[in-house]
Amino acid sequence: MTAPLHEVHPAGAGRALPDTQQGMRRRNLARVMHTVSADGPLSRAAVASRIKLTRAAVSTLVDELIRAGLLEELGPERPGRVGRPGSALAVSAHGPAGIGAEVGVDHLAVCAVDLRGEVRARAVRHVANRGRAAGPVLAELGALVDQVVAEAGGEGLWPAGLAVAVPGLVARDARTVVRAPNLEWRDTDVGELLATDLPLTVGNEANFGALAELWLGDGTPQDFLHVSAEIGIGAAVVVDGSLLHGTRGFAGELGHVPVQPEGPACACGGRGCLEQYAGEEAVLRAAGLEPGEDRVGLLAERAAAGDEDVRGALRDAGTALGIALTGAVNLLDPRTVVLGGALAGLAPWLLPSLESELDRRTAGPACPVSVSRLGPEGPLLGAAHAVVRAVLDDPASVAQRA
Amino acid sequence: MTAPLHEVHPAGAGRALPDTQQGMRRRNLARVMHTVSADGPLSRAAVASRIKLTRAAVSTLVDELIRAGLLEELGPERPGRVGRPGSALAVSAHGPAGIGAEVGVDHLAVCAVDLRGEVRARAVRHVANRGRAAGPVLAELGALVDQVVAEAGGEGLWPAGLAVAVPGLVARDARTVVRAPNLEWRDTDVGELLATDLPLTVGNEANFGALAELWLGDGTPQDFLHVSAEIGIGAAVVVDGSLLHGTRGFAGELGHVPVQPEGPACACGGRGCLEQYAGEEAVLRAAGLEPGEDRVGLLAERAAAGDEDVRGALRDAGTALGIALTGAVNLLDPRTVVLGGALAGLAPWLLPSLESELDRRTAGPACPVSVSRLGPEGPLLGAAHAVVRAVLDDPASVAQRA
DNA sequence: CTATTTCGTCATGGCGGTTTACAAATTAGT
DNA sequence: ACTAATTTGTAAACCGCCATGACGAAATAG
Repeated sequence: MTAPLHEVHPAGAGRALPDTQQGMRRRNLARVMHTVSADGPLSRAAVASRIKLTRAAVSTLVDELIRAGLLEELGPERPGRVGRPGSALAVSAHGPAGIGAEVGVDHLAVCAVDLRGEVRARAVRHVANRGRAAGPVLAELGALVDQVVAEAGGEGLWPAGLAVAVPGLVARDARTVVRAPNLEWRDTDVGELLATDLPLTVGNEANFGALAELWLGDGTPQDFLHVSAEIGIGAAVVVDGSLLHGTRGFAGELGHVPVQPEGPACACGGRGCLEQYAGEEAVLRAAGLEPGEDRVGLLAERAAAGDEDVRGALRDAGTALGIALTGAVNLLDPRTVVLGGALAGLAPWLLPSLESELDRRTAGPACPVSVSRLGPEGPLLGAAHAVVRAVLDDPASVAQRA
Repeated sequence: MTAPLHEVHPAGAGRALPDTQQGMRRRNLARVMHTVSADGPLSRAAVASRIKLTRAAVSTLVDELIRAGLLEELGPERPGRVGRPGSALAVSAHGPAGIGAEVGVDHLAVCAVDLRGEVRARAVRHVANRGRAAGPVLAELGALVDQVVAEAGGEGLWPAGLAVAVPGLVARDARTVVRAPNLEWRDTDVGELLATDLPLTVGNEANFGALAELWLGDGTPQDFLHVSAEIGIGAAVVVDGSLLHGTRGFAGELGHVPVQPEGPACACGGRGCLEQYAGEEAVLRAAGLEPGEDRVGLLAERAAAGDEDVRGALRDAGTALGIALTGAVNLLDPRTVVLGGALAGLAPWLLPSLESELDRRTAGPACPVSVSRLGPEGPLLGAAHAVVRAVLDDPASVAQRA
């Protein structure tokens, strides 16, 4: 669990394990967990046929997982077909839980998700964190974590790990925040300040949002582009079910893709970056609004009310997004593009111009654009689920601590 | 070997194999092959320590590989250190060979590469293939393949597979060419027309070029962008040592990334695509040259001679490339960008403006741009090596046929 | 010339999945 | 009802694969 949780390939099932018999065993434990988790209650025989092992082998694997509290025997299946009915197995609802946490600009949130994916405990607190020192913020977050862990404990759950979503760039060690402009954090060691003995992973909010979309989205494919605008405009690239990080961990900087090569200067040093057209600041200016709290909500409100200035601003932002996404889609050929985060709420006014731009610039069938239904819940759920996936990916690692 | 050869992850070593003891064995055979192949002659003990198996286990693996003709015992190592000297093992130079083939607009080429990576036989024939029916072209290529296979056979090599590089879009089945504009092929089933009983893979020329860069390049990292201009402008995206294909296999269409959103109309339906500025046709027009044979050579010649029109055209093309690559680099955060194919020859006049554009638009240190030293040899070598990698990735699959 | 180090191999053992066999629990057919 | 067929789960024997430990072989160090 020292490796970044969200780097674990979902179907990978601990692919990093050594090619020894023990590694094989661990991978097969993971395969059983994944199968049961994905395809609902299943008999041992059903699992065996799916993962191409014998019933006998699966029996021993299942025994081990039940003893570890990761699987539960639900009792005999309702007999519908001929033959002896199997004994239904399900992922345990009273075993380990994934704790997800989120540090937002104006709130803190924590939740506990069991292995079945159900949210079993949660806590939210509205706090103005902008510019506040990291120490107190994380101390407060730690208290919330303790509270949620205690609440989950009341239901027989114990924490398998903690994943924290942060609106900023996170180093590859998944512990320190390199830069979080909206919080005004720089090189903050979250692991140190957040006094916890749980296995910890820190990740970018948008990335966790994309993972939530991947894992919880309705029919979300294994290859897509998840676009969100929390700090700047970020695109999480999901390839074959796993996040693309880039060499320095900076992949997905859609905000600085050139849209107009000689457009207005950008803080990044370039000119005409997407952020100059579709960034929050630019859109507010174009709409004639002042910066302030919850400006995204305000935009949505005004647009819904029919404010033509706002609608025009969002239309132009959609066009710019369409141009930048044309480039990205040409380069990556994803199955879909998903609008998440703040963009989800503004989608009704962004989509028309965005899609028409993408359409008109694409030769064949254009890449479909959809809107995340998770909305602002994405990052928090993604974080908690990242812990859950890590357990599914290597059940043996937590079995000892059960 | 039915799966596309170039999709095999180099470090993957048959990761798709089942998690059974046999699969484990096969993966470990692959690990031994990869280790010996990568790190020169090695003793059994050295291999064992690198792949974290015991000497005894490695001994049995090596025995099996030697019996299959995939490894060779070179005899005792020169004793320099204390202790009994090991017996040097090397990848066999008389076992299986990878056959690479290339269908160019004006030539056919075939080569045989042994497991050590040495080219052991080759044949080139200059033919005007543009507009010629696929049947005769592939019949001629088949004859060249037979010739090279025979020549390699004289040195004790036998063909493990055939990979064909084609200047066009290849379907995901790696057998049929969807569209090859310069050859005027459409939906051509290469496997059917190229009468061969060798395991066959067909792939895009630029992709094989990128793989050659990955495998043979001098210090090429595992994450890079390989830009080439054969048909249009393509960018092969290499992530973590493997090619990114995209859902439909169309990833890497750098040529249609928008550079000037309202620039000249492009055949793809968009406006101001990179190809309108840095495509062969556009550059020739800007340079005041007529289309014709070997226009790239002509451009290089004129530029070297100091022709200011040509130099200016290439400078502008470099600028456009820089803008498009800024977007790509922001999105993918690769370690480097490599210019290959035709672009390599023009690099001296493209690079300055390309790099300055990339530099000026990037906040931190810009992504370094290098030039492929393989040049036009890339695709052919990449194809042959793809077969070799497939053998290294699953030695057991060819061991039976030895 | 002996002690030490390292290499390759052999015999033994443990571990993990397979094979085979069998009892249990259901449906289908008479 | 009662039997035949089917499917499930488990136990025992087996096989394959790697680890362990011991050994002889071949070099260096003193």
